[in-house]
Amino acid sequence: MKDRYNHHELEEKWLKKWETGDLYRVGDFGERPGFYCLEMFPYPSGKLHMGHVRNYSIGDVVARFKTMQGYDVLHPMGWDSFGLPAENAAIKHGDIHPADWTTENINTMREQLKQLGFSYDWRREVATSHPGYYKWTQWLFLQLYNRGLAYRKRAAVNWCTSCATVLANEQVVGEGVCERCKTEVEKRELEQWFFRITDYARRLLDDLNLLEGWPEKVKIMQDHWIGRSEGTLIKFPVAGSNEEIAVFTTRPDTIFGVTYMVLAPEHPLVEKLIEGKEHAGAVRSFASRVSRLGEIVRTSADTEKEGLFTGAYCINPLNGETVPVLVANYVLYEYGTGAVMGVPAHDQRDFEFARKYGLPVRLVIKPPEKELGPETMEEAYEEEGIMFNSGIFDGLTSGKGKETVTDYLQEKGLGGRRVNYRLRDWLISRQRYWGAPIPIVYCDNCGVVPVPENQLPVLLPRNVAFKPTGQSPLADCPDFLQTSCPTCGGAAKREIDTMDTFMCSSWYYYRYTSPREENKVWDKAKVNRWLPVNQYIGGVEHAVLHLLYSRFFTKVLYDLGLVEVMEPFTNLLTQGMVLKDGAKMSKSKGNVVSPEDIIKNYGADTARLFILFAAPPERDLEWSDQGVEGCYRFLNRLWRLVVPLADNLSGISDQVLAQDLTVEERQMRRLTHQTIKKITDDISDRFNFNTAVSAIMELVNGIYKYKEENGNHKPEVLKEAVKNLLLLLAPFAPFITEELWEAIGGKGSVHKQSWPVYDLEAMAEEEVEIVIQVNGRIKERIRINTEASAQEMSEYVLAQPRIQQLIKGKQIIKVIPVPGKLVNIVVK
RNA sequence: GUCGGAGUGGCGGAAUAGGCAGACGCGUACGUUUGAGGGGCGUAUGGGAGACCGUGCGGGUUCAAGUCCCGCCUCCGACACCA
Repeated sequence: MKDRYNHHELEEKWLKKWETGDLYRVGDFGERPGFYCLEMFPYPSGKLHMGHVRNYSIGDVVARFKTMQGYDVLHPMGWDSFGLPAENAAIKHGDIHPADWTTENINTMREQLKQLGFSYDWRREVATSHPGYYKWTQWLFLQLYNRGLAYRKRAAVNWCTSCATVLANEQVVGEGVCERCKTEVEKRELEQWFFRITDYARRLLDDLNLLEGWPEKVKIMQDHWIGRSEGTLIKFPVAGSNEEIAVFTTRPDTIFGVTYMVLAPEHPLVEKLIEGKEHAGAVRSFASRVSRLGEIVRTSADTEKEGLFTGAYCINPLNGETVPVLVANYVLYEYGTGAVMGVPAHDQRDFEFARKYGLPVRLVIKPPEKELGPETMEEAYEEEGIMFNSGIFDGLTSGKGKETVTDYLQEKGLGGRRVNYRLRDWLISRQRYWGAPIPIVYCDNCGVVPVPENQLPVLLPRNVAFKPTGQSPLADCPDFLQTSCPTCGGAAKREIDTMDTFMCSSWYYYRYTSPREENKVWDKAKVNRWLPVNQYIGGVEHAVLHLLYSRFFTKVLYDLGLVEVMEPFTNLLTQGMVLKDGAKMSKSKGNVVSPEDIIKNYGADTARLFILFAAPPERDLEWSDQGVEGCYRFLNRLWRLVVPLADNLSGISDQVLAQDLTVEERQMRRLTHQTIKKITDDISDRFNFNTAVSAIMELVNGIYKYKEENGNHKPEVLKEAVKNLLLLLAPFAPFITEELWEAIGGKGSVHKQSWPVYDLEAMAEEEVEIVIQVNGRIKERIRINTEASAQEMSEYVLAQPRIQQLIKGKQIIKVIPVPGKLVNIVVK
C-alpha cells in the first residue's frame, strides 16, 4: 500500500480491471427492476468540454446510486455524429473526409469518457452517422412518409448563409439567428421536406401534464412554443367579387369595431384583389420588399408598422358595412389565416396602425368605470367590458359576447370556433452532405417515389468533393444522383438533401436497447423493458428543440405501434452551464479550462468531485481552480485517513454490538448513520450532490476526530464508519473508493455493493441543543433530553436561573415550545 | 413588453415543512511541524467596543420571516407585432 495518493497509477489500474471484468455491462432482461438513466449524447466536436464533464458526472452518480440500490441500470453512451462541423472541416482543410474527422473525434472523446470513469455499457454505443444506424433513421422517415406525416412543399423558409442550408423554426433563435453559428437568418422560397408536427400540436400540449418529473420552466417554454389559442374564424366577403377573406380572432366581441381589413403581403388573395387596379404596382413592390425582409426584422417589436391600400373593400358580415382592405407588414402569412380584422379601438397594434394612416377608430366595448372617446384615447382598450354599438349584441359582456357572436356566425355559415397554434411544421431537409440521405427518388414517370425498405440504407457516397461553393457535394456526384426508379425501373434521380440531425437524435434512446439489431429498428420487448427513460439529463438549450422533437417522434411511434409509451422521458434534469469569470467558457473569450489538464493534474475523481460539489446541478457553476485544489486536498485527506487504518480494519467486522459503547463511540455511529440518511435523501429526492459531498466531508472530519480522541478502541465502530464512507462516496469518486475498498478488505468491487441502509436507533440523538428566545430573540442555548415533551420543555426552560432573571418583573403572555428546536417566551 | 429563474460573508454555496442565518469548501490571519520550499496539523474568520445589527429595497402577516403576502430595484435566461 502506497503512502501517497497517486491518482495516475490508481485510475489506470482500475480502468483496466473494470474493462476486462465488464463491470458496467447490463443485460437485456435481468431479475432486478430496470432503471434507464440517460444523458444527452454529444456531438463529436473534437474533445470533451466541461459542460460534458458536468452532464455526465451528474448522470454517473445517478446510475451508480441506482445500481447500488438494486436496479439493473441501463446507462449507455453514443454519438450525435452527423452535422456541419465535420463537413466544414473538410471544406476548410480539403484533405480530411467528414467520416474520418468524425471517427477520430469519437475515438478521442470515447477515451476521455473512459478516463473519467463513467459507468457506460460500451457494448451499446451507437453513432448516428453509422450506416447501421442511419438505415433506421431512413426507415423511420419512410414510416412517417407512409402515414402522410412527411411531405414536400414550396415555402418561404429560413436560410442560414453561413451554414448554406435551411433551418427549422426551432433552430432560429434569439434575434433571428442560426442556432448553430449565430449568423442572421434570411428567408428563401424553396421546395422542402416537412414533418407534420402540427398534427400533434394538441397532444404535445396536453401531454405536458403527464410530465410531472420535468422542470416547470421547460414545460412552460414548450407550452408557449406550441402556442394554442382559442378563437373564432370569420369570413368577410369581398365587395363586388365571389372571394372572401377569412380571419382568425380571439375577440369576436369586437367585430362591430372593425374599420378595415389587413392581409399579409404574401397572401395569395392579394394578387386577385389588386388585379387591374391602379394600386397594383405599388402593392406588388411593397409586398416583395416586405416578404424579402424575413421574419426577423419584420416581427421585431420596434419595426415600424407599414401598410398600403389594395383598392378593394370587404363587407362586415354582421353589420353589412364596407371597409377597405389593406396589406401590412405586421400581418404574418404563416399564422392564423394570414389576415386580420382591424379593430383599432380594442387592439393596440391596430390602434397604432390606424392612427398612422388616419383610419377610423370605433369603440364597441365599454369599460366598467371609464368613458373613452375615439378621438381622445391614446391607446387601445384591450380589456373586457360591455358590448355597445353592436346591434343585437348590445349589453352583453365580452365573455358572453364572444360565445354569442360565434354561435351566430356559425348558424349563418359565416364562421365558427377555431383553435389555432403557433407551432409550424418541422422543416427537416438540409442542403448538406454529412447527414442521413432522405430515401426518396424522383422519377419522370412516377414522380416522388420512396426507396423500398429492402434497399435501405441509401448510403452516403464517400468520394465527393468538398468545395466552399455552398452547394451540396451530392449534387455533383453522378454515382449517387443517377439511379433507377424502384417502381418502373426507368432513369430517376435521388433526393440530394439530407435530414436534419435533430431527426437522428429524436429516437436514439430507443436504439440503445437494441444497438446491433440488423433486421428491425429495435426489439420491442427490449424497448418495453427499458422505456420510458427514467432519468434524462442535459442542457436546457434543447427545451424546444431536441426535447420537443423527441416527444413528437414518440407519439408517432406510439401511433405506429412501435412503442407503448406516450412520452419518452419521465424525469428531466436540466443542468446549468459551466462558467469561468462569470461567462460561458469559449475560445474567443480565452476562458476555457480543459478537462484533459484537470484529469492529468488532479485525476478524474477530483474533476468529478469538484464539479458536483461547486453548485447544485440546475444552477450555473462558476469554475474555480482553487476549488479544484480543495477537492484534491480532500481526496488526499481521505487517503491519509484510510490507508494507515486499512490493514487493521481489513480483518474486522463492521457489525457493531450496540451495548457497551462509550459516548464517543455512540457519537461516531450516530454521525455514520445520519450521513447515510442525508446522502440517500440528497441524491434521491433532490439531486443535491453538492450537499451530499459536503456531508461526506463532514463524515471524514468526524472520523478523524473520533480516531484522535479514541485510538483504536472498538475497531468495529471505525470499520463501520470507513466502510460506509467509501460506499457513500463511490458514485462520486469511483476510483479512489475502489482502491480504498480493496485496501480495507472489501469483497468484490465497491460499485457492486448494496447502498448502505441507516439504522434509526444508531442515528437517534440522546440530547438536543435547543434555543431559548425571549420575544423572538435568542437569549440562551441549553441541552435537553430529546424525549422531552413540549410541556416539560417549557417548564424546564422557565426554571433556568438566567431566564428567570431576564423575565423578572414582566408578564408572561405566552410560551411557545417547539420540540427539538426552541422555546420562545413572549413577555410584556 | 410578456413569461421564467436568481439576488445570502472577501468568494462558491448551505439552511429540505415558517423555528439557531452563514453547514461544507475556498480565501485570509496567526500558531505549529519541517533544514528550506511544498505539504500537513491546529485556532480564528458576517459587521460592531458594545447593547445590538445583519439574507437586493420598502411595507405587511406572525410569538417567530432568507423562507409567506403586497409593491419596487438589479442581474440572467426564454419568447417577443401570434391577431
